Amino acid sequence: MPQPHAPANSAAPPSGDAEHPFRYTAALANLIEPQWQKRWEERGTFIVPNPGQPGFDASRPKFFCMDMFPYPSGAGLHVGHPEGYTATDIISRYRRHTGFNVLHPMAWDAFGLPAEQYAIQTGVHPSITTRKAIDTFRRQLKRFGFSYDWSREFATIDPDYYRWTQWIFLRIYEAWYDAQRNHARPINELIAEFESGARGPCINPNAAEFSNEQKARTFGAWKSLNRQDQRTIIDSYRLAYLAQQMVNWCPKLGTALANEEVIDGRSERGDFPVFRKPLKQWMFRITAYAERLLNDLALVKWPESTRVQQSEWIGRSEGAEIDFSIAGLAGGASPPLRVFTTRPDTIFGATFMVVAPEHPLVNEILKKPAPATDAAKLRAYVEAARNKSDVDRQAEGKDKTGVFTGIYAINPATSQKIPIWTADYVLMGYGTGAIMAVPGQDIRDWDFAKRFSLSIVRTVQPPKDWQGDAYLGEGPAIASANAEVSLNGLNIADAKRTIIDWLERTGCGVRRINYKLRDWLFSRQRYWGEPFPIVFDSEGNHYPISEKSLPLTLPEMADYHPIESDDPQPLLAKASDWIKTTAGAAGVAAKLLPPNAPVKREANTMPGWAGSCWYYLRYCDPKNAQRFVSRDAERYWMVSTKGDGSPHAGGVDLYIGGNEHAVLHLLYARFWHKVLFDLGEVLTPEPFGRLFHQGMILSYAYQRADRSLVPIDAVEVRGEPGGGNFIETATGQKVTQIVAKMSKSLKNVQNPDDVIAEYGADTFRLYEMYMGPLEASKPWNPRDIAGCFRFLQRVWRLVVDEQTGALRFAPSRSDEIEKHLHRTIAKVAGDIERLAFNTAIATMIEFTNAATAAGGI
RNA sequence: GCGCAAGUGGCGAAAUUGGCAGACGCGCCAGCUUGAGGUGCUGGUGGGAGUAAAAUCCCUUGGAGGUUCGAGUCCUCUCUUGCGCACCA
Repeated sequence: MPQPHAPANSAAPPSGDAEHPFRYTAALANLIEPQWQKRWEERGTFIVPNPGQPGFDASRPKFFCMDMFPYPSGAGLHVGHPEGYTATDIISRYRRHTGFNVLHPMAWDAFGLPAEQYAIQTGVHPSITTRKAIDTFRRQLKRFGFSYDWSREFATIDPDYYRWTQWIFLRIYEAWYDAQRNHARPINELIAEFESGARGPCINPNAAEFSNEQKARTFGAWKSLNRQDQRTIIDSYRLAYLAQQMVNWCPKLGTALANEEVIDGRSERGDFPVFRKPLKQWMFRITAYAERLLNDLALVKWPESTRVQQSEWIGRSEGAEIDFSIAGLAGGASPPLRVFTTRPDTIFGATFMVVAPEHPLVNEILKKPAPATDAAKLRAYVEAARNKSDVDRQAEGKDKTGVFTGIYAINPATSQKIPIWTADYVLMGYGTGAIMAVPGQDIRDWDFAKRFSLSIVRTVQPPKDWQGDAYLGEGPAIASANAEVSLNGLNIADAKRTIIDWLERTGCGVRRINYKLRDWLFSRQRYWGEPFPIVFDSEGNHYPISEKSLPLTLPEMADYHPIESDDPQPLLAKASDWIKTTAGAAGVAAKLLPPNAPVKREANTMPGWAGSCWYYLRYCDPKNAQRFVSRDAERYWMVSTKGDGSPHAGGVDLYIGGNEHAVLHLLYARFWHKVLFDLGEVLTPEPFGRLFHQGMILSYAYQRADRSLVPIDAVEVRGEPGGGNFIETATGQKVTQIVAKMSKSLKNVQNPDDVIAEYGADTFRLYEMYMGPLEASKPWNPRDIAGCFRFLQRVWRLVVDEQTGALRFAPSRSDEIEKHLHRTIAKVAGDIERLAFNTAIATMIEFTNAATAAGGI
C-alpha cells in the first residue's frame, strides 16, 4: 500500500478541501503513485535475476507472465493496452507474493509500416519516429505502475535483437524437414546422406515450388551431378526457400502479403485491394509442420475458439489422390491428370473434370489445341482469370463460369471418357488444382453441370423425400460397380475404404491427407524491416552471410518513396552502394564464395511478424551477446517446473493479448519455435503454454435511423435523465445509442493520460478490471469510473484520518470483521487464479462497506 | 452458406459443480452535509398486486417446448446480435 502520509518535503498536503486536507483525491493519487513508482525503479523492486545471477532463489518455482508486446504507434497508448497489461500485472504481483520467481517483461514490436509511411511523407527516418513513440509508450506504461522488469526491455529494431532474428532465419534456411523422422534437421546432414549414397538425389517431393515433372526428373549419383543440380536439389529441401510464384501484391502498400494478411481480397492492414502477381520471394515451408501445428494444439491451454481458428486455417482433410489418364491431347501421351478428393467413394459419379485456369495442363492445351478446343475462347478465359483481382473474384459471387478444354480424361472406375473443363471455381492453390467433378454429391459441381448441361449421376441414394440437388448426406452407395470392385450398398466410410484399397491396388490413386495451409510468404518490399542475411552471386545463386557478420544493419536512405515500376520492386534496391558488395565484405564464408566475388544483397526485408516470432525467448536472457538465449535461462523460464498437469507443452505460463492474433502471430511463432525445438535450440515443443484473450474496450456511439453513425459530441440527451432520449443536435432527429469501436471520426476515443490526470492510475486500472469479465468486450462508460474512485476513497478513509493524515483504527477488534476479512482474502485469491478480477473487486468493495459500517478495522 | 460465442433490471454486470436470480458498481429517488451545483455522507431502488405502513402474494434470465424435487445453468426447436471462415473439392 502507498504510504498514508504526504511526503515530508511537500509544502502542503494535496487536499480535497480545507476540512479534509488528507482526503484521497486525484491530486493525492497523482502525488503518491509516481513517488512509489520512482522508488520501485530506484530499488529495482521488480528486477528478477536469472539462474546463476546474484540474488537468484532456486528454491522458488518460476512463473513467466507475458503481454503481447505493443507496436509503439505515434498516437500513444490506447485504453485497450492497459486492460491486458493490468491483468498480467495483477497476476505477476500475486505470484510474487505467493512465492514465485516471476518473469514479467515488456518490449517493443517496432518494425512496421506506419513509421515507414510517415517517412515517405516527411523524410524523417523511421528509427527517429519509432524511438520517439517508444519513449512515449514507456513513459505512459511506467505511469501506470506496472511491475515490469524494465531491465529486460528491448525493441525488435535494436541491432542486438534483430541480429538474432537474422540468425534464426539462417537456422531455418539451413534446415530441412525429414518427413520420415517427422522433425527438422540441419541441411548438412541431408548433404551427407546424399554424398554417402544413403539417400538418392531427388527434388523434395513435398516442395510446392516445383512442378510434378520437375519432381519426377531422375538424377544420377550425387557426385556426378553438376553444382547447379546439387544446388537445386538442396534448395528444394530448405525450410526457407526462394520461389517465383503468384503472390498477393498490394500496390497501395507497395508490398506482397502473406495469405494470412489478406481478408476478402483486401489487405488486413489498411483494407486496400490485393492482386495476384508473379514474384520471386522467400518462403517458409510451414506446410511441413501442418500436422504437428494441428496436433500440438492439444498440448496447450488456449481458448477453444483460437484453437478452432488455427485448426481451420491449417485445414486438414483426408481423402485420396487419383490419377485420370488423359485422352485426346495432341502430341501423344501426357502425364495423367491428378486430382485430390475427400469423396473417392463417389468416383463412379465423376462425369467431368475441372482444372484451375492456372493449371499447367491448360497451358499444354493452348500450345497444342485438340480438334474440339476453342482455343480463342479458352485463352480469353484464362487471361481474364489471371488478370482478375481477388476482389473481383469475390464480387462475382458463386455464379459458375468455365470453358471446355476440348480434351477428355478416362474415369478409372467407369472407363468412360469424360470432358475436362477449366473454371475458376477450382483453385490452383489447393490440392492439385484439379478436381473430379461429381455433380450428384457436390453442390458446386451440380451448379456447374446444370449451367453447362453436363451429365449427372447419383452414386449415393438420397432419402425418399429428397427434393434437393446434390446430396451430401449419408446413404448407401448406388450405381458404383465395375468388374473388379463394387461399392453398392456400402455407407460412405466403408465405400471410401473399399475404393481407396482398389485404387491403390490398381495404381490409380493413393490415400492422401491435404491441408489448406500454404507456405508462408516471408519477403516484403519495404525498408523498415529486418534485412535478409543473404547475398546473390552473378548467376543469381543465394548464399548465407556467416553468423559472425551479423547483424546486417539497414542502410541509410535518402528518401523512402517506393520505386515506380510496373514490376514490384523492393525499396532497398535504391540503396545501390549497400546492395552491391563482395562476398568477403558481406561476410560469406570463403568456402562458399571467394572473398572478392561480386555479390548483391537481398533487397527484400522480413515482414513485421519476424520480430514477434521469438521475443518471448529473448526476454529470458535479453543481454546475451553469445546466443539468442542461454540454455540455462531458457530451461529455467520456459520449461514447466510444476507437475500440476496444466501446461503439458511448457512455454510461457500465461500469455495475454487480443484475439486478432489468433492465426497470424500465434501460428508463425509456433512454427519458428518448432523449428528451433527440432534443431535442439529450445526445450519445449510449444512457445505459449497458456493463452488468454482480453476483450476489446468499446465505446458508446450514436446511430441514425438509416444506420449511419453520429459523432458523440453532436448528440445531446433530452427528456428524462437516464431515459435515453438521444437527439442529434444539428437535425433534431432521434438517434439510438449503440456500442462501437472507438474511432477518431466518432470522437469517442478515451485518452489514458487524461483519465489518469482526472482520477489517478489506480482508479484507471481498477475501473478496467471492474468493467466486466476480462475476456468480454465491453463499453467504456466515463460515469462508471467515479464509482471506482469513490471506492478507493472509502478504502483510504477507512484507514486514514482525512483531517490529520494519521492512521485510523477501529475502537475495538471485531471477530465478525476479522472473519469477513478472511473470507474476502480467500475469495479474492480464488478469483485472481481464474482471472475474474471484476468479482474480486466486488468482494473487496463489500468488505470495505462492511468495515466502514462497523466503524473501521 | 458453414463454424464458434453470447442474449439476465434503465446501464455495466454477478450467480465458480443444477440449489434463495439480480452480488458489486453506475444511474435514479429521498434525506444529510458544504457559502451555491459536479468527485462528500446515509438510506432506498427488478416488475406487478396489496397495505396507512408492514406482512403477504404473483411475475421475471430473447421466445417455445422438455428433463428434474429443483433450470439463467442441461436437452430440443427457434429468434436476435457479435466474431471467425467462406467455391478448400
